[in-house]
Amino acid sequence: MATLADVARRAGVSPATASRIINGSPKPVTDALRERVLAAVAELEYVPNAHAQLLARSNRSAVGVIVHDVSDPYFAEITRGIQRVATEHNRLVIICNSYRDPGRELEYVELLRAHQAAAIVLAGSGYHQPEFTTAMDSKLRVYQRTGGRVAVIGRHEHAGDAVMPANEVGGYLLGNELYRLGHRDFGVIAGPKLLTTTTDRLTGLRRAAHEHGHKLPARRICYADFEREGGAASAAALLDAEPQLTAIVALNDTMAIGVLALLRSRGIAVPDQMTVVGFDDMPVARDVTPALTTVRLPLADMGARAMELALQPPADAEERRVEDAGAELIRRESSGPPRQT
Amino acid sequence: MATLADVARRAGVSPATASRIINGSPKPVTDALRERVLAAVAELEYVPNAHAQLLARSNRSAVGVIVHDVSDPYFAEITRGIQRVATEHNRLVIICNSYRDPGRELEYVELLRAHQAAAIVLAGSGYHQPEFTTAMDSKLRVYQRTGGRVAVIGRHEHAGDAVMPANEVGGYLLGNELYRLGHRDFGVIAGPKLLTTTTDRLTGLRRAAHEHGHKLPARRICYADFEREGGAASAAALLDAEPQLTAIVALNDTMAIGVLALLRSRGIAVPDQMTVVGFDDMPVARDVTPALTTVRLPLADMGARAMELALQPPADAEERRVEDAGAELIRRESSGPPRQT
DNA sequence: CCTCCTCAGGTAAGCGCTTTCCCGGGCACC
DNA sequence: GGTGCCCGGGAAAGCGCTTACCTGAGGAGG
Repeated sequence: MATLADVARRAGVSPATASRIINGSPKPVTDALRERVLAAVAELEYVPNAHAQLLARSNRSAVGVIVHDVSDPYFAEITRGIQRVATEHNRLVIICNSYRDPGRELEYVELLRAHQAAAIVLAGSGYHQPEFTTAMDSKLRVYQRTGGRVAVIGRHEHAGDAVMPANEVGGYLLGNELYRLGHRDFGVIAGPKLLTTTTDRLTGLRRAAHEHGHKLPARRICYADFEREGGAASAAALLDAEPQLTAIVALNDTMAIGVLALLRSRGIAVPDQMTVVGFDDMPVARDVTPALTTVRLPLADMGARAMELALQPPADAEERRVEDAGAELIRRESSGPPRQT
Repeated sequence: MATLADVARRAGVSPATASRIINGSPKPVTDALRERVLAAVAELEYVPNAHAQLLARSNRSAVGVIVHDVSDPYFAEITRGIQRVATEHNRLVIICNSYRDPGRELEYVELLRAHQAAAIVLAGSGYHQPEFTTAMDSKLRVYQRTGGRVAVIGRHEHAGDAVMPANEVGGYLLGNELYRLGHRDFGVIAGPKLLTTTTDRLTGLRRAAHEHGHKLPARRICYADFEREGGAASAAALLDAEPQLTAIVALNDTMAIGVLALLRSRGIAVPDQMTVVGFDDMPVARDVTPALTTVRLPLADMGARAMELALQPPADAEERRVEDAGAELIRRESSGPPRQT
């Protein structure tokens, strides 16, 4: 691997001059030298060692993103927004998948700190695990104390600026819609109990129930894993235990699709015999049959805003900025009035 | 930011000793010192500067991946396989999205070289653009000459080990199936003309036609952009121009879904009046209605194998390893015999 | 009791780059 | 013709870490 010294030697100049030419430093350099150096760079196929540069300059330029899993469309969408903004600002993005493992998230914060990341965007649901939350909190604080910027998506519990997805509002919109349509008996397929996303969405649903003078009985709530098969299995369990249900709320689209598959296999027509609604408005939601009624979250936008917050200098006061992202009910074909029994 | 020197000073030892303790070097150290150093690390919230370590150790540990776009399910799946293997080998993965911009791909190779990446996995279709292919080739060769490992997915045109998706075979399987069902007049919605993936899949389709004594007339091939809307628009154009078609082949599932949407909007029943087949077997393929007949590529597996090749030492002879990945026809509900006219 | 070996620990030389500071030559001006 | 300045270019000091090599003390063996 050719080094700057090699280039300088070959061009017959000092490393200082070579460095200045290669990096376009403001210091003026004769054209003759410039050409010789650039020629040497080309001949030696020289590429500066990024680590050495980062060490010498000691300025931080990369940014880190910690998500559950980029392959998941939900995070893919968020990441797309993050990437866009980062690229605009000429920042390299380091993506870390935690696969919903809190321990791994902590490790990644450390790793990003070690790599001198200028900012960390932490996306994905928080965990109802006080010891983890505390640990994460202190790690993030340490990171900020050493000059790092933090923006979280969701995770109101942590330090740093935040973009808040409208999980509670979304749940409310969904519940409201069901009551409006006339449903009284509906089951809920929630995500993992441990995730704040799950509980936030449930809270919204409960608020809607409450406003309509109802409650969500615990026996009509199933906790699954946000995956298609989990949705299908929970729907089966729910239907067997509570035959009078007229609607099923899945707290994300992936599970809702599992629900649709199960209903199809049982020959239950949607929405005539059963209403199904999802959450997130993943792209596939409109392509399944019947197209899914769901709640849209501006995911890419949320990612972009989080990245923007993270790239801005910290708020003047020691205060954190919190931006709320909206939620929008998308009515499609999977919802309708309850069947006549 | 605390440095190793700070830790050493605080623990009252030399930086060398501190370094040895922190990195668990084989050199024996007294327990008393070890404890003092670890205490200092904790108190100062010390994290070693990864760049300085990389510089000093001058061993390469990160690996790079260049894909079109991780948010795309196709690449998400490949990336998942890559990540799994990389994580097993304790490698940090740097993901780069080229967004199908050849120039950006070249830049990323440079960037990964600058970051001392030990290996690069280049995934995603090649381009029918000789000048780009040459440029990429020479960049990759330079990278390999300086000790980097390269594995490509697709892209038989480049140096380095390769995992080849069965695009040609997949196209053949699809064509064969249509002829078997009795179709003679089918349209093809291909991807961008510039991509080798497109042409490879078309070649397979042509081979099937040829074996059955037919040809694929150019007027029945539409080139779109591999996106849903492109698929829908092309289907509309195709139907208008060639009303006698009984089947449409979309060269990826995303476009096939667009086709389904268009047919639904025109009230054309699938598969009774029109057969539709896709390519890739994305997860959504089974959840659309009718479920999509398509070709499955073992994407995650291909990613994993590419990463494994890239992490192995280079082949003994100056020879490149090429592994062929399989393709499998998945029959679902969107295909059937042609309508009776 | 002296020598030699062992071994914990320290010293210092880099890794490849940036950047401050310094040097020397040429120019303008008096 | 001398003085002072400006300006292109180089020397060298780090950036934070690793590691080969050295040192000095203690123990074993003669």
